[in-house]
Amino acid sequence: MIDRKEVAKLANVSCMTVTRVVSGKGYVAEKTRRRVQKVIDETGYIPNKIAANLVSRKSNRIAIIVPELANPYYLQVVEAMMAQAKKYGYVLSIFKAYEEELPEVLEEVISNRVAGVVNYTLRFPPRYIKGLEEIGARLIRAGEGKESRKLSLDYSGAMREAMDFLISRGARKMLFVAGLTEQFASYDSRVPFFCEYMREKGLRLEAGDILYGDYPLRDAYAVGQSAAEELLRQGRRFDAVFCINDMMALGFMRAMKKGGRRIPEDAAVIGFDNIRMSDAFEPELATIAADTEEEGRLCVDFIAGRAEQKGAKLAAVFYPRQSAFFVKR
Amino acid sequence: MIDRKEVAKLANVSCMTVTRVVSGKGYVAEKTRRRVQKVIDETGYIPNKIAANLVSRKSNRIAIIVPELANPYYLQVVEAMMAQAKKYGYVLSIFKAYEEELPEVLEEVISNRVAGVVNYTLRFPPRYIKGLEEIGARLIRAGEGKESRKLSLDYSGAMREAMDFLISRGARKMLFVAGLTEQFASYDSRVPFFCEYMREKGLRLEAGDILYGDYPLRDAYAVGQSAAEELLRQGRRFDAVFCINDMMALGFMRAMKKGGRRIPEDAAVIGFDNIRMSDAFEPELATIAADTEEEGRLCVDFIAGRAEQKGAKLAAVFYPRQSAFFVKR
DNA sequence: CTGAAAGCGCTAACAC
DNA sequence: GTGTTAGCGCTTTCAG
Repeated sequence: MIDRKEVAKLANVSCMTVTRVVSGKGYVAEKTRRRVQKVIDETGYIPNKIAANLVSRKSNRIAIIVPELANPYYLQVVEAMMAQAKKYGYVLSIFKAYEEELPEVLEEVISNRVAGVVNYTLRFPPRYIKGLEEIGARLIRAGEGKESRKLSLDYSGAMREAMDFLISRGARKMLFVAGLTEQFASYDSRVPFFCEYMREKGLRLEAGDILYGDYPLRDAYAVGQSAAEELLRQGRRFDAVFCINDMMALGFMRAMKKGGRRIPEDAAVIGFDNIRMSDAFEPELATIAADTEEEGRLCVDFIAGRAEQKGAKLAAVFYPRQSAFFVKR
Repeated sequence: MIDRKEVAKLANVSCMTVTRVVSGKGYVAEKTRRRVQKVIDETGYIPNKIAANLVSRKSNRIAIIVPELANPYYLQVVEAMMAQAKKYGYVLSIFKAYEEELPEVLEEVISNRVAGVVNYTLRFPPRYIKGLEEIGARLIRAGEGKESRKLSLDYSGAMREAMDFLISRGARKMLFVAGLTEQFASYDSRVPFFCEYMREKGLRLEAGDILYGDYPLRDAYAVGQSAAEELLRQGRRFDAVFCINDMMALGFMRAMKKGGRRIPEDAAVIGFDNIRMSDAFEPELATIAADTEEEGRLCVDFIAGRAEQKGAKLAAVFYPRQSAFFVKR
């Protein structure tokens, strides 16, 4: 593979001039520039970014870490980030990590001097946060406290809207299929808000109204099915169910229908994420979500240093589709 | 960030010894090894892989290039590859490229000295194939001819099975919604096989029985819907439809149902890819696909040099679900 | 078993 | 405008 030195020789200039032409930075006489560019084009020279990264002590990589890949929501996030990443010349690497996999993934990420990390899985152990800070990586949702406030998702408005809507249609007994382990759930504002709302309306919240599960160890669709099956087995009565993500909601609906229940006549189902195919199902799935495009854009802008350090707030929106139209008998 | 030299100093050894401990290669006295390891653990030293890659002239990255991201099929592929990649310590970078985006993506990939490239989009221009070969990258489906034979998917058996099945249920008029541009379609064996089979059975193939479209410029779901709407508008009669991927088939089914047609009673629909949620729809979507796990495994094994150079053949399988059960009136 | 020397291909900082 | 000099942090090679 031809390198800078050879290009320089062929163009009768020094390495530095080639560098200037390639990077577009610094002064180069127009005719020199053209001569060098010609050699570059003719030889098909492609700069070695590994060397460039070594010197500049950073790379153009953004790591995105997710707990599972079966969920199309993450694809949407990746797509949105990629669109924005292209503008800054960033490249995306995807990692799947949950629990014990996290350390090795973080070591990999640090040892590659990524420019930023967007985290959708568990919070990082402090030592890795420190390592990431040392390499100058920008972190999104990496740790507790300050860090996690960067780009926070506000579900309260949309959840209130959805719950008001359900109540207005006569729903009283509402459940929340968290589906995930308590450890994971503890990083989330949705279950707490749900409880708070129920209390506020004077609606009783009983043991078992919040259903935990082993997502993301098992995939969301399966976890949703299991939750519904369990409820059917117990013969529990309820008017509406929130599921922590759309895939879980879809699994839940499927099991309910297999069990002879009608959605939304017997119970409303509402998911989170607004995955693109939500409206391809029967009934169309009602959901709550922030705009993925916006989220991706904000993430990348923040990593590129083009957003305020403070951390933007993204408000989720309620999409009232068929599955939410509970009918009080 | 602490580097190898410092670790060496703290452990009273040379850089080289630290390298040996880190890499696990070469002889190191057990007590030296332990002493060095202790320093590594205490300092939290994380090697700089960028420097390592520069010297060794390669990286542990695999690039996967797809035409679009809205399709969950690619997520499945990524997931399967990632599972296998982990074993060899590879990291996956995802790129979306179609037409004019391809050159810049390939330059990026080459300049980062990737270990391998798995291609799901258009074939690469020869100059980039050359560049990739120069950096020693292993290519899967990168170019025409030899290269594309590495890991080829054989659809003929499954397609024959599916078409035999449809004919046995009385289907005569079958269409193929290729949905993509002719350029893209020309890399594919499915439309040719479809035509060949029809000819073989003496079934007439008319102009317009193969429906082209602008996928992947528009997403598959939308393209599938458009195709169905167009057919409804034309009032065309048909017994069965193949769609080039499941998302397209889902869009097609949705538009058909909106137009008052019943699937599979009025027409069978069969997709390709076997995306995980195929069975969550109504009717459950019949499909043709190879095992994604297997495909991912083969790709990574090949890049790691653990597979025969020849290129494995993967045979697709027919999954006869509800949407295929056409009923002859 | 361990270390010293010589770069990998590029860029930063300064001279000319 | 252009060139020279030093490395970036690591591995390779060869000498002890």
